[in-house]
Amino acid sequence: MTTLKARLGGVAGDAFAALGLDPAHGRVTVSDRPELADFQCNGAMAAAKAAKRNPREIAVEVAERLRLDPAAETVEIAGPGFINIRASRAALSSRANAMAADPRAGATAVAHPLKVIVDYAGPNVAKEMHVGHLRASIIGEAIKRIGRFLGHEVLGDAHFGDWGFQMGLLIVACADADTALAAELERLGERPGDFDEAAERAFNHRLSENIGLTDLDRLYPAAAMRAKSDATFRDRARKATAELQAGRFGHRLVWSHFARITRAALERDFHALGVDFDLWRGESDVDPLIPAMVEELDAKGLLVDDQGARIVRVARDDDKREVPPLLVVSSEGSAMYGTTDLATIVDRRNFFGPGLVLYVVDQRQADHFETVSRAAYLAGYAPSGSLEHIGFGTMNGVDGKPFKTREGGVLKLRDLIDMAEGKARERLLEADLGAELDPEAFESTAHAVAVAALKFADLMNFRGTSYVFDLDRFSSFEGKTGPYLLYQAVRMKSVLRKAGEQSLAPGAIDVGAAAERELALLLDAFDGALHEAWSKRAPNILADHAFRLAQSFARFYAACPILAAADEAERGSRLGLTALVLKQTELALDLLGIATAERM
RNA sequence: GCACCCGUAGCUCAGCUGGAUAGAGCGUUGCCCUCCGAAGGCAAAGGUCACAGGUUCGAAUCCUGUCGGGUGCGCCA
Repeated sequence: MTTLKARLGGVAGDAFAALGLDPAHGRVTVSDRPELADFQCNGAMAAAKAAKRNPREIAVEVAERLRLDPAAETVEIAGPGFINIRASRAALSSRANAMAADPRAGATAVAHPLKVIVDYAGPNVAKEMHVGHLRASIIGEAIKRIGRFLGHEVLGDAHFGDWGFQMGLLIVACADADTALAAELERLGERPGDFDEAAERAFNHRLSENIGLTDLDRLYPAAAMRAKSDATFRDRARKATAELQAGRFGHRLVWSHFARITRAALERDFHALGVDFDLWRGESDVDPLIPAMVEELDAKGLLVDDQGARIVRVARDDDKREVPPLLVVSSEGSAMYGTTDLATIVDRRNFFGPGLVLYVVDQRQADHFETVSRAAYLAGYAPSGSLEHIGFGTMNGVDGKPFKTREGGVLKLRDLIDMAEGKARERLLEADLGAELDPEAFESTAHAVAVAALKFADLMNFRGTSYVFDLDRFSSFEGKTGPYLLYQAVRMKSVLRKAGEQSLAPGAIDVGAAAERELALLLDAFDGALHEAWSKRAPNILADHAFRLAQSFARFYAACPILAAADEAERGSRLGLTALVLKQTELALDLLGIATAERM
């Protein structure tokens, strides 16, 4: 199955090749002058420039070839050498019918699937997720789904932050808050490798009884704050961290309790947002790989002593800026942020061997990823160019500064979702939907609307730029919003449901009316949008397609009676078109991680 | 100081592998419900694409510089 655009582009490319010119000039695009044409090819001008020939003459030759394709109804040359193509009714209809019969709604798969890891969200033990995690989750999830749908073998990894100084801090904080626990911790630590199972069970039981998520949420921020000013406390936390990493038994038990309860809660929250990971590889999983990795780096001559630390220099002579070295071992002898990241690359090579790793992380960490990637390439841990940092901008408040709560603190993700759901309920009640839906359906619709509002608002903008968070605007049913898309999908479902009730079946699609043509052309562009969204790692391209499709459907809906069509063939055609639009809309939304509702 | 990103309609943003008249949404103004969900559709007004040069038949797009905003720059992650 090939798109009309690709088919015409192929013909034009052959024509250029036949003239001894680069077939790439044959690229056909959707016309930006719809009143003149459906598609256009601008390659004649560029080819003429390269070959020092007359663009108009080249265009004439190419147009001649295009006219032989029955998919082209008219082919005209305008201006210096624009080739304008109008598609034939038969070609549009046959393409629409092919898409209607295709479970992929007209989307092709990639020719060469890659093994891909998408590393996103990066939640941490005991640190509540905040708005910053939202963008990473939303964008990462969309990229993962798009890549997978295109045929790549994709694993989404939460890259769980379950290791390091924060864990020591938390252990000390818990011990301080519970002296009995502290004593147990001491006792279990004295006999590493020689404990009794009863003691372990009792200890774990004590942990589950006494330390829950709310305790961690309370203890961690306080401990982090205290460590900044209280040197003694900080040293104790450092020591606890070292003991944990050395494998001290009690510390391990406390730590795995932290990790377990945090992860369970996180998975629940993520799932509610339509975000699900294939892997929860933690930093702790790769920690054991570090000593051998350090040795190997040393053996390869990459490790250099510098100011008491051991580093890998990654700067190159042609660098325009100073690229900092990778700090592998700190002057205190501990592993750093970059060390763990490098070990993670080793780990991934060992168990999966990805040809591509996408790090969906805040743009501000660009330098860090550049350093780590270079070190990995130097060490031969990853194929050159296979590590990509997919940076994104910040979510700002209406004042243009990073989003904060009224009190000036960082907004928790949970609170943000609650706000969005509250707003969605408000909007649904305004439309008198509270009475129509039973309470359960009402809640689930409110949730779907809230998630659609948040996700679409994020994904409609290019990831690299920051955007202003304005819940009122995002939650509106009017304009370029998630709820608008849901509304259009609901209207499609409603028509199809009514048709079903009257036993009216979709039939062969015949693209006749202007609004139908517009829809058919847009449906054809889905494949292109999808592949471009993937290659640029830019879900906004797909989001834009989904919006334009919904908009185009709304025009069609207003202009063309469906159930009240002129005759049975026309009604069947329009029902078929509606079903196809719904299929592609729901698919596109699903790839963006947005679920539709049945009624709203 | 150096580097990176950004500056497009009143507002929020697309467009940036150079192409014809720069798009969308909101807001403003005016139309359209005896027809499938008007939470909709149609139309109008609104732009020196920050500024100045350059390359090109052609620049919002590429290059250089200036101004303005954001971010980063080894022992936190």
